[in-house]
Amino acid sequence: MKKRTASRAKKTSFNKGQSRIKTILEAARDVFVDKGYNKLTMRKVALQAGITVGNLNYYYQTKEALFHDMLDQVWESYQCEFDKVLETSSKTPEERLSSLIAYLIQDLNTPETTKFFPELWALSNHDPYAQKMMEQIYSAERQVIIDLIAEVKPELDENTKNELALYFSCTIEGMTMFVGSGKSHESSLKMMQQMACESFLNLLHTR
Amino acid sequence: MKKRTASRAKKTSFNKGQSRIKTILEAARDVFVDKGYNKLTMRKVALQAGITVGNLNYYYQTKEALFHDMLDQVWESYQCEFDKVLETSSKTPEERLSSLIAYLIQDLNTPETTKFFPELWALSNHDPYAQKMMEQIYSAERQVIIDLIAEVKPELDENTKNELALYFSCTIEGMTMFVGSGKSHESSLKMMQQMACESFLNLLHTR
Amino acid sequence: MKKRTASRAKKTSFNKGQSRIKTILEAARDVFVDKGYNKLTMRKVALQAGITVGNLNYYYQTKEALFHDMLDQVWESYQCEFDKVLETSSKTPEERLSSLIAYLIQDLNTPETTKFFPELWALSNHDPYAQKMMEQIYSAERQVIIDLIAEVKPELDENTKNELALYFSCTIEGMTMFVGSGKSHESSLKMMQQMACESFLNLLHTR
Amino acid sequence: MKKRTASRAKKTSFNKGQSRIKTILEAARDVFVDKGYNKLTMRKVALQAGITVGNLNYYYQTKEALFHDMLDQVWESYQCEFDKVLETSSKTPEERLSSLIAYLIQDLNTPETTKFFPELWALSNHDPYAQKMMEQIYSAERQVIIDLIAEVKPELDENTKNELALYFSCTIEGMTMFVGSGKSHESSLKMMQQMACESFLNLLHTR
DNA sequence: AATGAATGAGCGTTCATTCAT
DNA sequence: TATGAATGAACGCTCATTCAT
Repeated sequence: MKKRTASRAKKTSFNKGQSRIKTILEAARDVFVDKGYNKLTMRKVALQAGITVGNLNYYYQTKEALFHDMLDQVWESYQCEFDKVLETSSKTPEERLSSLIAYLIQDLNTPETTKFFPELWALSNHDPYAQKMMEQIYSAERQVIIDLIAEVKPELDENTKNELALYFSCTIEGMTMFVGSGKSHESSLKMMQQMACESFLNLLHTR
Repeated sequence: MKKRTASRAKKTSFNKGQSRIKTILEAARDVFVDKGYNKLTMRKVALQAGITVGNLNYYYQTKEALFHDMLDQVWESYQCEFDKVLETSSKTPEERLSSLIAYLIQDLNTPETTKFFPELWALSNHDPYAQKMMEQIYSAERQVIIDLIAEVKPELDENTKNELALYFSCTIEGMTMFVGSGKSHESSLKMMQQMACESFLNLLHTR
Repeated sequence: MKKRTASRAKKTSFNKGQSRIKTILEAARDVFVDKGYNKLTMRKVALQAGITVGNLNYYYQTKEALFHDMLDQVWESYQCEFDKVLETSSKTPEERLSSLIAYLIQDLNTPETTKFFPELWALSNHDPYAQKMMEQIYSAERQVIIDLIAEVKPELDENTKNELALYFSCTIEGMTMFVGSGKSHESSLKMMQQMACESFLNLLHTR
Repeated sequence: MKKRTASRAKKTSFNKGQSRIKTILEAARDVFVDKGYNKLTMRKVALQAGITVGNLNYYYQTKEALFHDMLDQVWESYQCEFDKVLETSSKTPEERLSSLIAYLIQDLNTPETTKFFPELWALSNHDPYAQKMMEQIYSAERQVIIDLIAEVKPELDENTKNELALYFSCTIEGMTMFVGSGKSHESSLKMMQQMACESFLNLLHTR
């Protein structure tokens, strides 16, 4: 799979510029996760990145460009993760499905993910690009699930696999606000994971 | 259950003032849902309500007071809805659980709810009051689920009921971003509802 | 001496209105002394007077009118005080001059006076009416001093008496910021009074 | 004596920024003297300085920081003046005391001083920083007077010198509102100066 | 590449004032 | 007389963006 993100940053052929862009995008993500999109300001990003506002605007002429590039970067990192999951071919298909669920739930429990996605969901209702990124990420997530479903039950038709994957995804993502990092029911995380596994396999076997 | 929300608005016992406050809170909700908290400004609310900024500030001295009152109002309306559900005593317990699921999923598919809650989730990571409202609303939602679970399986211990209710809630709320109003998988709404019912009852009966 | 202050308040023939105006003017003075002209707002005066802003504006259409009436009231009360001082005919002229000095210095040490006059001095540089009131009050004060000087040394020409009175007034008023109520050199108040008496009598006798 | 005022302005080592800050502080002082603290607004200062509000806020993030820096600047200029007076070692001690009085009275007669100090006195009753500046300036002024008193009469105890200096200061500062620039008794300025000299020396020699 | 300086729009809020009842 | 409601201007301040160097 080719991975080329169209950078909105100032075209630069120097290493310094490239690493600066990396610094900026990380700073942007940090602020976004920490303070939310509301308080994602060019000033804060510049401060976090240790550069001046003027210089930040040299690399990213608009806040929108910066934000979209930051989303791209997150998308890329999830692409990587999902690729890794697909490549691991250990154990039985059921075990691999359980492993995926475990991975997703553990990820959703990290402070970054717990804060990042609700922010993205909210934004996707107003910003078409955020919406697009959301669809990309979840489409990729579902593809992984679909592949695993196909291994468990190859005979299911496409539509059923899609719907099962969508249902699984809803259940897991919905846990973010309740058992995510720092959330009031964080202690029920493992039980949720167990219920999800049980419930998913059951749904799968009754189709 | 006593339900009296302490209004942060200008104290007024006149009809004009009362209906203005209602208009304002509706306007605030409209802007919040339409544009997100980001763009919920006093000026936009005033415009939406058809009044001047000065007049808006006459009723709500601070944006925070207005916002919190708006959240309270939404909370109240959900309290009402949940009470109604608890009072309807038709059919079998299983049917009533299915009805609740149907209600929740239909609600999540309305344009307001689809946009309102992700905004609230995102906000709750940064604003303590939003966090409090979220916990209130979902605590009430889970209580309704718990009560219905208790009707279906009275012998379950409290902890199990709580965890089942939490799991159900995660699954349903997680649908918002995928099959909510205008979302790309809206067409799978009914199938999601069906899967949820089947899955929930199965989990219930295997405890 | 005729004392009729041209009231800028709503003309009213009812006792209720008259007493309300009194309440308002007292409230205005309290706020002025407490918070300074900077923070003398119609809202604060209304609150202090226990009425609504609307009603305050019924009595005083403009803040300026209210403020000027308040100044008039203070002016009247000083007229009264000075009249009293002139009427007391006890002791020797020197003793009476010392008494006046004592009175002025004690007055300047009251919390109200300590705060009122600097506010008036500052204002008089920008508000012609404040300037006029200042001149009236100090002209009256100097007249009292002049009269006492005339008793001590009737042979002095008018000009010399005026200048002596002006000098005395400068010295005494200048104490406000240093030995007024709550000021850092308040403890030197008596010594200042003593120096003033000694100095004034000396100047008087060497003319 | 080390004299370094901690600037609250944007840190800058460029000439442009430095001169801008100077312009801003002068503009602030002009507005303060011209219109009073009441009307010292960021907009008016920006207008007076010939820059935009945004740019003013670039240098001074808050009005308070600007105002305090402006007060510091005035304090510094008085420190300079007082130092100069202390360094001039001409004539007899009595003549130097007379010179100081002449300087102070002439200064009080300048339009800026006539308006600046009453504003500061009024403010000091409500603003702690204004109070602090007032105490600094007058403490320095009294020190100069004390030093000259000590030259004239070295045998006086500290307390007496302090009280004499305080008394002199009251007398002189009190002239501001009466013989300051544009005041109604400005024509008596010289006579006041003469009386002050005579009176002060007399008090001094009778201790 | 990077800085400091500058702009102009918009924000939440306060205020004097007006008006209908 | 008195109230609550409403207006519009101004306030201090923040922000994305631009520009000269």
